[in-house]
Amino acid sequence: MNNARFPISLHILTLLAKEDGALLSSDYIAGSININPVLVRKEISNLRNHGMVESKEGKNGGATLAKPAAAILLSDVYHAVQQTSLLGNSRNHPNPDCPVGKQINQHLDELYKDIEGALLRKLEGVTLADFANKF
Amino acid sequence: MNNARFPISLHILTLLAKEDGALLSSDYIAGSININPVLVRKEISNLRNHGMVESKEGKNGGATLAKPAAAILLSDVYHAVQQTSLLGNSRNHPNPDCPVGKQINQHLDELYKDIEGALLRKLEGVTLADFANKF
DNA sequence: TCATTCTGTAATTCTATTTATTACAGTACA
DNA sequence: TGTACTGTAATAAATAGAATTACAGAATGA
Repeated sequence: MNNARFPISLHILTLLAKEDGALLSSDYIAGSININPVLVRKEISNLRNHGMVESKEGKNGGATLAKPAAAILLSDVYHAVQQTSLLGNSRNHPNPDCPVGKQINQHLDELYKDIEGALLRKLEGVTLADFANKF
Repeated sequence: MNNARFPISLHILTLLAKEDGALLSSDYIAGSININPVLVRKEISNLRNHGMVESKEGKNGGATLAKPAAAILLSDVYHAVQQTSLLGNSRNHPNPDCPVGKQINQHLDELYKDIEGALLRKLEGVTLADFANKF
């Protein structure tokens, strides 16, 4: 994964976990991560769609956790931001006339599913509360 | 990971494993993957630096495995191409005046090391021969 | 009521990264 | 000695990521 969505989402969630209950504005959060507030609002929108965050519009609005930090697994965060396959895919279609080219994507997918499973088992073992308590 | 270096390298190695001993040209390999031959030569150069491939210049030249496919682990391939951290890092420095911002990278690194370990244990369990035998 | 301060989201621009292409020197072979 | 390769640098094109601008709409409270 080359983009920063996982660390950004985890950073947001960690801030929310530390400020238990208080509403944090996208400007404040963006200042901690040092990115643009619009990106923060986009990620919050995504986390909200995945049930981890709720937010309030208008003056004094902001975001807060939608459930206890102990009930959010890092695997939930992974699923919320994951878009590309773990170890990458060629964007061109391999040659269907080549015995290897014809089947490589299928075998890569199986391999990826396998190693992603191992990764997920690790992430399932850590809650947001565990992570936030390190700070 | 967003670039295609892992699947490209694995595709190259699989072709070489299937053609046990024969020299394959970068043009032939590029035709199977459907990418530019110069990219293939670059990846082969990298795999050669990591002791997995050897190649011969000049007419009728090409590449071949430097050791038996059973002696190449997929974790070797991962190490050879891995450049960015598994789940990404924000490229901006987080705010050092924020308690979370100040420590987030350190804690992310620990987490990444942990899950990368799980991933590597999976990849260590598969040899190139195992993978190529599926075709 | 209405100015203020937020969110939500779309559209655009800017920048970085990735891939493709061009070019060519050097090597091996027949 | 021409041909068919590799190796590598340089550049260009394409794609993806992030920042910015813009603005409608919601909640607040003076």
